Amino acid sequence: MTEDLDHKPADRRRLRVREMILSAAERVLATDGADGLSIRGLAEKIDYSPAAIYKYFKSKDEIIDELKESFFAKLMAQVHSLHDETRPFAWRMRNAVATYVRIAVEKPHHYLAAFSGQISEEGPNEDDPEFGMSQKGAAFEMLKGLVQEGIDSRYLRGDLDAALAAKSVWASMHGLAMMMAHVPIFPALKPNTETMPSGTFIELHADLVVRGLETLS
Amino acid sequence: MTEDLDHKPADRRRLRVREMILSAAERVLATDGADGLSIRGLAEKIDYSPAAIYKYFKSKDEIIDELKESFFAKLMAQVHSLHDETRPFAWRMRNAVATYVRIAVEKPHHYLAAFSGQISEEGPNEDDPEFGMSQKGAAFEMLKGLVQEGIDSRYLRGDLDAALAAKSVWASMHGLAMMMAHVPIFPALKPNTETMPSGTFIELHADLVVRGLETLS
DNA sequence: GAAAGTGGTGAACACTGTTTACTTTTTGAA
DNA sequence: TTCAAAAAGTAAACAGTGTTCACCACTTTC
Repeated sequence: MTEDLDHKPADRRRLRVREMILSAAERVLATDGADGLSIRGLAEKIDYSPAAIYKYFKSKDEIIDELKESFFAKLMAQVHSLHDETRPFAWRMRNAVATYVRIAVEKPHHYLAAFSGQISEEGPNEDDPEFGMSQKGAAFEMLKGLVQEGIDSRYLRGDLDAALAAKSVWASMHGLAMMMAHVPIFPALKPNTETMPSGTFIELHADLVVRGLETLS
Repeated sequence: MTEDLDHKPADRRRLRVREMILSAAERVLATDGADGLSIRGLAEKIDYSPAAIYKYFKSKDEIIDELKESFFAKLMAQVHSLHDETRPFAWRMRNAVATYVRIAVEKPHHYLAAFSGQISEEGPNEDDPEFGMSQKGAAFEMLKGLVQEGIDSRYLRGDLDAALAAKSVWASMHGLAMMMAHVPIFPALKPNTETMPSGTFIELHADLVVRGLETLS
């Protein structure tokens, strides 16, 4: 029942233009950020009229949402690909945290956009069904699993609730990623400027975060 | 030489209108966020023409900057006012973290705006002089002092660098504040809806953050 | 080949922040 | 008190923005 509807040439053309729009938007987002992304500018880059874009996307937000999700999917995939089962738990945990932050900081505009949505106004709705389906939801589940594993192996404190601890860890990772993106005293880790201090600082932070969960020895 | 230039009636009027603009902007920011704040809307609320605002502020950003700074000053003051010297260090540290997050979450739009500036593009400029003068800079210095005190009293690990550890702690606080503001699974702590879970979660997080810095017992 | 649907467009709508030219009011001094 | 200069306030315009609408052309479908 999984119909890949790119068989007929019309569909293939449509998909190609759609991808054209997205890749143009991707480039703008990477350099100028979400604020610098305009429908008119986008239209000019792909040599179409502004109105044409709306035949492929309902709104500008829908374009950005797609970029956000795909960025977060890649972020997740990279964190997961660097997951090395042969290493001890503490290393894997620190590595997951550090990798998350490092990738986020490598594409600050993407990461910023991924968390620059609407403020969560809705009441006290724990487990939002929409959240569960998103890439962010998947990332959280992965982190929760890692924490649970640490608890089970008695490396992490046994009285911790995996979900709550995972939220705390995620918050700490997220905070560093955001800070490094736009608070000046947090050294910016640029693609070419991988200076020691910023790299080691990420690892220091990861170490402190994990340390907070460890069993007292 | 400190001239309070509100002696002459002209200056007093000017200051009053300025305050009028700011307080109107403050109300909009609190409810609709920085994006909902428009010069035209502001002008209508104070019954002036849009252009009149520019006799008092160079730009919309200058208005928002003023609100951000004053919010951060209040946040700082509250954290500092709840500083109780008679309590043990661990409590003070946890309390500082939890208070910071709690106040940030009480005014999510303000907190969000305070960190929604430009991405820090400038090179590897450690200690930015402009940062030192800002409220954020002051907040960091205060936190650094607290950490240093913990190190000196041997409650925190002696091999920690106070500045780096303070950055790490700040990142963790910041992360939770941001998460609670706009990630749905993080329970929103509304003024009236001070449910147990969200309150205790902030404290759990604060505890984990401080725990990461403690000496191994 | 006719009908229906898709892709594309120019022009407009309703916004936004900001500037300019202009008028009115207030001020400070001769 | 008179008068010029400065300050306060404004309408209108400029240059943007996201988005929609009416219309045309082309492609698919029957």
